[in-house]
Amino acid sequence: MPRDGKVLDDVDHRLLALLQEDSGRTLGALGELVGLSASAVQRRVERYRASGILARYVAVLEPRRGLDVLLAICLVTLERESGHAHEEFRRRLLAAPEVQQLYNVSGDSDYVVVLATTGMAHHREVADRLLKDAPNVRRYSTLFVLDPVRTGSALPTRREGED
Amino acid sequence: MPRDGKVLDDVDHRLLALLQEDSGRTLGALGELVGLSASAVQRRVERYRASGILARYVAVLEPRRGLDVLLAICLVTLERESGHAHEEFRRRLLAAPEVQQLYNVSGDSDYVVVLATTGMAHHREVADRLLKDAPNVRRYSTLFVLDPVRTGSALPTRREGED
DNA sequence: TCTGAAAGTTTTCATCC
DNA sequence: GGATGAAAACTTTCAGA
Repeated sequence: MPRDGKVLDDVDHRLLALLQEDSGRTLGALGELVGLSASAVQRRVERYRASGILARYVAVLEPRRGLDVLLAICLVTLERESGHAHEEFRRRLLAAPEVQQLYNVSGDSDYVVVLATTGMAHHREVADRLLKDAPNVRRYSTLFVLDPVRTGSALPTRREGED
Repeated sequence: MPRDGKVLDDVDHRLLALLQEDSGRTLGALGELVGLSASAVQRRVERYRASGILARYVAVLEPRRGLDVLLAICLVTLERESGHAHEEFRRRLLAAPEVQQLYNVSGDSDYVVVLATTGMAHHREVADRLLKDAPNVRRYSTLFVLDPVRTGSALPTRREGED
């Protein structure tokens, strides 16, 4: 029995997938897609927000359309000695808007950082400040993105084909 | 001189940043934040959509709230011989909803793949199918995400502090 | 060409069954 | 879960700078 009270049913999974794909649809349009009235959809969406699984809505920009965007993925290993290395590192990177994504990972590296900048000059400035000329960073390597084949932050709410 | 005709001014940059941060605000609220009327904001937003830099709006789910989500970052190197290796690889990975992000990168690896699954069983099934028991993949390594410190897909429209 | 405001339309919200 | 009316938001139009 789930401690949150309610479980997500098939319609919930479909609604959450639709909302993650395009939140511009009206409640009525969503209702038609899942076979419910607009009122029923509204109630469910409100439940997602109240329970916290739906955090917010955001606009997605198209990198290829006119915007100069350089994406880079950095694998970072911190110093092992310093006790507050992780804390300092996270605080510093979270303060930079160019840090699009930041993951603490298992394995040889401690963090994977995705940097989104407006070009190589911008990238170097940010990378130097955050990683090269920075405390607590033992080493890092950079993979430049040649083609962002797919981007996004959609999460699965269930295993594919499961109900 | 920009070939698209129009350049983004300071207000455009601020609006795009606000929309990427939270698109749930009303046109009037956005207007107050940038010092314009709702009509003026609406016109600008419509322009972003028409020009294609604003692709769509999406819902962002909160991984920590009740949802079982396992994120993993895979670094993939393809076989060099096969001529259509990249093509086949991209097509196969793009067909999987668990492939949250897919980047063609420079360096030792050819691709960085972010897999979002509902747990280790799900992850293994997907990773085995897409990478292990798959053609054209020479080798790959997996970094499991211990903590998604920051996620998102916000892009900079200008260098910080620039106008 | 861009702005702000008003009118008209659609969507959302709250309460009903 | 569905339906209804009220409130709010969005869209369009218009006149001024």
